[in-house]
Amino acid sequence: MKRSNFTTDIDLKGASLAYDRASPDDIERYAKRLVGHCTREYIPAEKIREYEGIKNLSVKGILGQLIEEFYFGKKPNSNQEPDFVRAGVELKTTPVKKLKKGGYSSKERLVLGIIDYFKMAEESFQESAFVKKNAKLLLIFYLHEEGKFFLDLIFKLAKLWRIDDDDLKIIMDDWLKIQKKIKYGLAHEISEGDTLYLGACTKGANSKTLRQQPFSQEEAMQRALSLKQGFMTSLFNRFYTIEKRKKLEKAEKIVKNIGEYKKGMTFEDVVTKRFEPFIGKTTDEIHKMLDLDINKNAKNYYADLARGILGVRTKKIDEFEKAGVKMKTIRLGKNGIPKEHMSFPAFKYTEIIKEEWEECTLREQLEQRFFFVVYRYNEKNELVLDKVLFWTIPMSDLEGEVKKVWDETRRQIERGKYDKFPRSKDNPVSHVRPHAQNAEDTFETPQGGREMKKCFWLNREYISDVINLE
DNA sequence: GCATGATCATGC
DNA sequence: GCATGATCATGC
Repeated sequence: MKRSNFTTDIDLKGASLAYDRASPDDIERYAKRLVGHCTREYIPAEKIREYEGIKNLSVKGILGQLIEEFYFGKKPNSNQEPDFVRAGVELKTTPVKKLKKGGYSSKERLVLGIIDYFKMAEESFQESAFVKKNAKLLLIFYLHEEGKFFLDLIFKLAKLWRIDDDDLKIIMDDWLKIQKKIKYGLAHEISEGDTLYLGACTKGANSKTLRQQPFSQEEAMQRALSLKQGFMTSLFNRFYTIEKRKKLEKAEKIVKNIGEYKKGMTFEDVVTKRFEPFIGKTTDEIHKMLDLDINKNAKNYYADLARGILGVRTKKIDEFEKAGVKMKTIRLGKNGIPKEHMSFPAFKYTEIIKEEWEECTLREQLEQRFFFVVYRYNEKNELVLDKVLFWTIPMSDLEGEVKKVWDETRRQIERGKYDKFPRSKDNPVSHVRPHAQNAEDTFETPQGGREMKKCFWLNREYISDVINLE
């Protein structure tokens, strides 16, 4: 704690930044002085006492308001204008966390404003409320540390961000895709997984707040436009590594220049098109056509092959990382049904019982967009590239069958019945099965024992329907 | 042949 | 050493 550095002095704000005259660069330069410091250093003592007196304080949003008011010296507004009206800069304070394996990731998505379904249906992208407010974002990242009082969290990076050309293309297509659903009267079917960088996340006191929409009687969940967590991670790491002159972890782009977008094509169209020449070819033929130097016996051979087709040599794919798109390779048997169910990361028994469905881990994992690369065994028992598709789980399946499985799993954990989880026959969409190194690979239970690691799986019959109906 | 239980392989 | 994606093994 840097109590010696206390500055509740007013001259910090008044003298340093006349925000009504400041340029975007002035504001950024001023913001950078926060790095290495914490909020406590800039706010009045009575404020500190006030917050320290509140138990179970909900921190969300407060940090940003305090910085805006006491560091930048302006009252927060939540109107249509950017925070710094003249400079057109919107201020955003957002957490990153340290990863166990080293490096940082964004702790959450960045929420940019509630969607007004009526207005958004009528706007053009260029003239939209979204662009007007968020064209220039001053991003202030702080390091989230478990258990630390929020006024003591340290600022790691301040950066003025304007949407880059190639990111802009995808963000604009995302925006248009969301708008299209509103125009078709489908606001209630919008899912965060529909889009790549810009997501429409649920937003409300209990995530169940409903709103009217213009072209349907059906009420839709209140949603906000947000930059996805993976995108925020990518932004932070890009800027942070530049400032620290560290090596950036490699993630190559699929679309190397913006000119690759022919008329009317989206990112997903470009990706799909890359696969077209290889559909119907055997894995051996594809391997030869591309002259790839990859190991045929490795378990990730088919994923390597797909990356080869995409023209990416790195393990990570830039656009997919930022969009949170999960690439999955699927092998179909001759009957058209996947040979295997699809696994997800193991869950912790002690944590899943504390979660709320609206923001649980499973939901987050399933709301991502998926990119399926489908191979199929032909009559000669050769594996042939069959098709590729992007997919997001329908809201109805997520809120229906998947939620049932999740609820039932939690119920059995609470009862201590670790052999009574939903089986693949019990539910058409999902089930629970082991996912461990071996029998000794366990997680602790709320009852104090240990049980083999398990995870949620999507049933192969369900995946089969998805693939064959698209 | 399939459901379920169990484990492998890779990369960080 | 572990998280994660993917696959194997067994018994009905």
